[in-house]
Amino acid sequence: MSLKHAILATLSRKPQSGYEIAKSIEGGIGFFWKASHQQIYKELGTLEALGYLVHKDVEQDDAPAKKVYRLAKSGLKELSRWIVEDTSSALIRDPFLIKIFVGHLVDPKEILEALGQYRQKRVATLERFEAIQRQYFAKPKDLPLEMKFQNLVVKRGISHARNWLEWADEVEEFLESLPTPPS
Amino acid sequence: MSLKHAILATLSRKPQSGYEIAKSIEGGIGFFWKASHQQIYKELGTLEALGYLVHKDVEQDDAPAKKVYRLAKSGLKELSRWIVEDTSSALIRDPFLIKIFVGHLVDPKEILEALGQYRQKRVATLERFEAIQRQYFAKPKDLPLEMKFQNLVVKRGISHARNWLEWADEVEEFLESLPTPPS
DNA sequence: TGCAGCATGTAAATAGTTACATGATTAT
DNA sequence: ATAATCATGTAACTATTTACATGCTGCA
Repeated sequence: MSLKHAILATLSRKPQSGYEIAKSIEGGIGFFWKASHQQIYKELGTLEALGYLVHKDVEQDDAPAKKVYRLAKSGLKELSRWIVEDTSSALIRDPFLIKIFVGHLVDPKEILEALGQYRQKRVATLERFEAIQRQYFAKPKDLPLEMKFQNLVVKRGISHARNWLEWADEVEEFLESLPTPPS
Repeated sequence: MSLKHAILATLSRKPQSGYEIAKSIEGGIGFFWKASHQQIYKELGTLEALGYLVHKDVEQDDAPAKKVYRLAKSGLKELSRWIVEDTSSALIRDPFLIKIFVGHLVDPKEILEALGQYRQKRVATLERFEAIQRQYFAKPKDLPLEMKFQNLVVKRGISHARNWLEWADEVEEFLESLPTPPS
């Protein structure tokens, strides 16, 4: 399980509250790791009990108090250990591909509509990543090492999204070439 | 949850036993939907209880008896209904990207090695898909409709794998350009 | 006043993994 | 003999999702 390590990795950049971790996962690295706030709060408790994290209560004027977690030494050690250990396979679960797999069972028009909706989400994701790249990674050669690594992740997100959209174009073309009634 | 529908989709092609479903998922559509045999056996029970499947005991001379499941009418109906309903997002969980995200924490050599191992798996997957395409989808225009849809899925697998490998080349180049000691 | 965003959680249910268990047949 | 492949499962545990619950601040 790597939610632990996703959280440790996020906190290795800067101390954050559970809420902030949830947001930064959702808005950034979320394309390759998803987690709900409930899951994150629970995991933060576990990680603190293991001694990987410590938290501090922070009062705020304009918002409710929050618990800001930071990486303890043993947390950084655990993260480094995990990075070099054998990597388990990526998990992909894409229901849309199951639909395409048996697409002949329904009217092509219906799949075209499903594709359209799905595509919109992907386009939005792509645009978010491109905006991040423009904003933070415009001059890749001048970046500090840490950000060069982060840039590789953003690039993966962009490339993946574009690659998917190209495939979607092909699917769309194919669906449009089919006669309307289902087989 | 779409394991249900992944199984219904697999069985819509031809009746199969749990063991065969597990194998065909592993060797084919497994890149976008993973499931263990334990999970499949349990789910087959559930789906039969729901009336979506029926099974027949089949004796064999050269192997133990098996339970061959086929799609009932209501199962096909459920599958068709699901295809046209709103599609939930793809789930990607890629621990390797977390590692790259915080790659500056360790010696580049170590990540290079992890990348090498990971790449091998992806290359193997790509080759398996390419073999499938050569064998079954060599002449896409002559294929029956059903197989044209399946071909789109195989193409997605190939494209995804190639796209990942291109990115891996870039990562490798970057890692090799770094001085050996960690920052 | 009502809604959106900030902030943290518990509880219940479902999904998925890992470990264990059994037994047949075929090839080395 | 013994390992590999075929074949089906149970049990325990872990991970994840969904529903519920609370309360604060700032803005329209």
